[in-house]
Amino acid sequence: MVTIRDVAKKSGVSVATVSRVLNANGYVHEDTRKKVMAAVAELKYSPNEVARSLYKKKSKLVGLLLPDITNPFFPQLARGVEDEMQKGGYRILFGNSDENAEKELDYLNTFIQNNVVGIISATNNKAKNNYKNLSIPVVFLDRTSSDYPSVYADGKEGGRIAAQEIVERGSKRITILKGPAHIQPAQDRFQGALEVLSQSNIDFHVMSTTSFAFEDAEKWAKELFATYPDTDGVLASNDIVATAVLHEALRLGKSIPKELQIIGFDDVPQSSLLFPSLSTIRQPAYEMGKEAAQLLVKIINQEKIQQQQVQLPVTFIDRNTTRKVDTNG
Amino acid sequence: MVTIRDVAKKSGVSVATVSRVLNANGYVHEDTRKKVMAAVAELKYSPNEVARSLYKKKSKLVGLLLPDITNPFFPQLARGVEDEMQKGGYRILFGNSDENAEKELDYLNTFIQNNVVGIISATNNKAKNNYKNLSIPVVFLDRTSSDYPSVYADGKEGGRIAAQEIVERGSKRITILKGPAHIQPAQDRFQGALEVLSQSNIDFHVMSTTSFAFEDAEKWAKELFATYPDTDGVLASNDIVATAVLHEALRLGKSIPKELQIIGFDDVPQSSLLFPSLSTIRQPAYEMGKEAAQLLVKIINQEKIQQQQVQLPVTFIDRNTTRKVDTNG
DNA sequence: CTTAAATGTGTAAACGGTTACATATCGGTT
DNA sequence: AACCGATATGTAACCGTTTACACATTTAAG
Repeated sequence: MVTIRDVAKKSGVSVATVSRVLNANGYVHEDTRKKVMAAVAELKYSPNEVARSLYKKKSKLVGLLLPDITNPFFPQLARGVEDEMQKGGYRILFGNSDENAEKELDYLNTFIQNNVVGIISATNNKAKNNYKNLSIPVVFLDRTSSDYPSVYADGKEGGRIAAQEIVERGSKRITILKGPAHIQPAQDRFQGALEVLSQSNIDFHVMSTTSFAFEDAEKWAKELFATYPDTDGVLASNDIVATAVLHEALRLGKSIPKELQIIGFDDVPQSSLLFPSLSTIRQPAYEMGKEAAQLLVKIINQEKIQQQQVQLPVTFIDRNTTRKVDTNG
Repeated sequence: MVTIRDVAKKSGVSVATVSRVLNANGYVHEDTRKKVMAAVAELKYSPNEVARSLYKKKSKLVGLLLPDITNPFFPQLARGVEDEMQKGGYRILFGNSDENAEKELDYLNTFIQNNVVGIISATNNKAKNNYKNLSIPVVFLDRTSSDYPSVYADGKEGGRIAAQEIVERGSKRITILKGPAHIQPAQDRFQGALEVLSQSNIDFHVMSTTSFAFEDAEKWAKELFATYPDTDGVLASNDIVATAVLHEALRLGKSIPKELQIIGFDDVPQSSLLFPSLSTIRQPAYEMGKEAAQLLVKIINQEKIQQQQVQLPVTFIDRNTTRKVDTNG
């Protein structure tokens, strides 16, 4: 391993001077700068970030904690974070929490131990006090929070839009699939839908679900049609659940969207590939990741931030599990 | 920040002794061990990995380089790697290369600068000499290599199986979609299929494609049916491309699998959710990730390894874009 | 021409751990 | 009682950087 000392020796200056040219810090004569750069090139020297990090008590690393990269909503988020962080020269220390408080804490610890400059967390459990005594900035992603910086989509509004659209398109007996109680965004969606539906004169049911795994979703889909066979509209808690409902409905020979309309949530990439393609409420996952990264970088750089909370808009994606709206009213 | 010195002071011993109890190293009296542990608990001390890493010239970090986490094949791989690494106490430094040699080199550099103990790379460009002078172990994932440890699925065999199955099920005019030339696994699949088809007396065409992006795939799908309208069997280079072909075929009103059979590659999670669900050659992505992680850990620990190359088997997943095989021969 | 400020460079002390080496005590064997 | 290995602990060097401080030289101002 070639160190700063080797460079110093080769260029005939002290390590301090080498350090100064590398960091464009303090005074250094142009001639010596050139000599040093030449030595750097010749020796293919690149500074040891670990040593740097130790002295400065700051690395160029940020921690990214996601519930599960295998859930198709998260790769987009992660990519947004990564692309943006890369620009600022930051690297990603990555972990999956499985929404498990212990795992989460474990990761948080190792993030700290590795001197990360900041953390982006998209986890949703109540173990908020895991974050209480952190000395470094955290931004929450896909998760509302009034006391921390956070970036999220307008879930409640999404729920409202979904309900409005499905009603407008003629569903009369709607079932809302309420997502897991501990996942805040799922609750927001539910509240939005509830708000609209309860103010209408439409019959509706609420079914609670406890995970976002496809295998579980298949069971609830079956249960849904067993319990409420005359449902003609489903507001699903996300696209995975919507997909399971779609499958079960097709299996039962229901005609979609004629007899049954379905609206998902997220607009995961595969939703447009389903048949019929899934109407859904789109969250701009990639942009959310980018926003979170930008916000964190600003905080790290101690820039003034106007808004600690960044709420991104949500849009209805009108595909083929909903009917075309009757423009004659 | 509480350091080892604080713990030493609180427990009335030297830092060396504290270090010894923390690492269960050398002799330490049971009574002092208890005193130290008490101080550790009271101060909530946890050692600074950066300092440790600097002295030992070894961190608990491994670098993971993927082409693009947004491609649905990779989250599974990543999760396999992460789960396995987590067990050994290793953390993941993560990057997307976009198959771009410059980005790849950039990440490799920062991995090194951060003292990672090993690297897992799933990239496919020819910039192999990026890895030539690395002083730390690398294992390649989803990529064959005779000179480096690597974990991959048997792509050639997969190509053979796909060709055999589609022929056995009665396709007579087959089009092979050959994946990007620089992606080795795609070429292996192609070679396997080619081998079987050229030994048969079946008509077939080969169409070259240059990426795995869905938007591009849609174009090739259109081109495919424009150029070879009487194709009755498609061997796609992966599930994304197969999905695009499936979509285009449905749009053209083709009956699947009656008029047209399609076989994909990878068995990405969404493939079972398509309609009709996609027959495909399954690569055990999660297991591949785990295997790669296990192999890397063994190399790090200097354990004897029997096989530098780990080839995992590939299986045909018989869904609904292929006909049922005629058991009467 | 004198002097202060600006420029240029080196020495050594941090950063927070680990460990080689030195030293001291303990327990068991002859 | 003398001796030796095992046990127990402390001191200080080291890992590769950055930077405070000291010092020397150049430049600009009066």
